Amino acid sequence: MMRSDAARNRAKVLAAAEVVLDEQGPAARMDEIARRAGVGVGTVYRHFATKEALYAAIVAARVDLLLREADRLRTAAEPQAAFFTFFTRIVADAATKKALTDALRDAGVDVKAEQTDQRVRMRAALAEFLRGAQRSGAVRPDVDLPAILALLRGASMAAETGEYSGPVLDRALAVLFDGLRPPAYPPGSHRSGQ
Amino acid sequence: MMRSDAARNRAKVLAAAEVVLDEQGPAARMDEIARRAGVGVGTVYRHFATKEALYAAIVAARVDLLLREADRLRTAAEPQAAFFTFFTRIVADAATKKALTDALRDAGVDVKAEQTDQRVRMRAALAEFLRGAQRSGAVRPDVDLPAILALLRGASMAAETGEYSGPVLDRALAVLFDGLRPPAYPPGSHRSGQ
DNA sequence: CTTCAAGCGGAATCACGATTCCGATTCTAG
DNA sequence: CTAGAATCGGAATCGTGATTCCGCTTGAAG
Repeated sequence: MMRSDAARNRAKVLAAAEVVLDEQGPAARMDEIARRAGVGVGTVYRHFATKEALYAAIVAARVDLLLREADRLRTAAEPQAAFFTFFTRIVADAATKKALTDALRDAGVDVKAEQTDQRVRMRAALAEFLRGAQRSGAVRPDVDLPAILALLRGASMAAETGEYSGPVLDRALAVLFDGLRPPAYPPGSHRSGQ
Repeated sequence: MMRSDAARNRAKVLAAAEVVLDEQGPAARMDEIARRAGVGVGTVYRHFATKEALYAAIVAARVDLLLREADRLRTAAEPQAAFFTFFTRIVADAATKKALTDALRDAGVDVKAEQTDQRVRMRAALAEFLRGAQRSGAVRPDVDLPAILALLRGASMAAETGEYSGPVLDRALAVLFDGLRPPAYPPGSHRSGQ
């Protein structure tokens, strides 16, 4: 059993790291995290072998929250709404919590055991919601998961920069969602850009 | 007048830096750039006071290319096509040339004299093309420049990661462009995501 | 063909953070 | 209350790159 003070410190470090990470992104220094936690760097390292490990722990917790939200939506929401809600939720998260995107990054490559599992589940949830939305006619049937992932990635990264005020992001997302909806009436009016 | 060999070396450094930057992003090392240019680090520093200065030079050249393209489009293309073409062009550039996005970043904050000028011009070009596209009915009248900048930023960043194959990006962009077009027939069919 | 300032190469220096170490401090079992 | 293990704190160490320095080379003016 972990010594009570050790447990307390671990929590303090985790909390401080989350705050600092949100404020300064991955470039945050370990010293700073330790200072904010009211603890020595040594203590930080006792609990997390490396900076990367610390970040991984935080990100894992966040993704877990999102996956929990996915579970909730799976049962509580109508399929045509679940997709947009989940998408929005992820982007909103990115807007607040920097570096989350790094986790979503390549929702399917890399290694790292546990995280890979989360990526798979995240991707699965998105695939499921997308399918549901398409079946219920809320999303055009011709967009595939990879395209959605690219859009989600882009939206998250843009949101993460924090350079756009909330309303702007909302409007941008609205445009994007409109693009995902099936064309209103006549089917012939498409085209790309080029 | 600069000694001929110096001019030659400057060009070699610039070329090598561009390649290395595209391959490895901003994390590329000065040593590597010097090596590829077939030159010593000292020489790199003789021409560019700092790594940042070197990158700035490259980015400036690129943005200049884009601005030139904007001039071309301003006269050669119909207003309803110019917007989409320019948008696509920028994203395509980001897909190839990493770190370009850093330049587009905040198309309006920061300092750095010359670059600020470029930012202003870039933003002006986008504003102009957007206005033209909206007048000609190619883009919904209710999207504003900030929203466009956010979308462009997101698209560029996603493209820059290089994790999405060309076709996927094309499809994602197509969705986004569809969202920018005015609703087909009945005007009442909107909604956000929430 | 000299001369010598502009340029060159690349080893040495610096700066900055992550990570390690270890004597000093707590916990908590007994 | 006391010993011993588990934790601490934070100074010292390491590694990694950017940047500086300087003796050597080379272009080109006379």
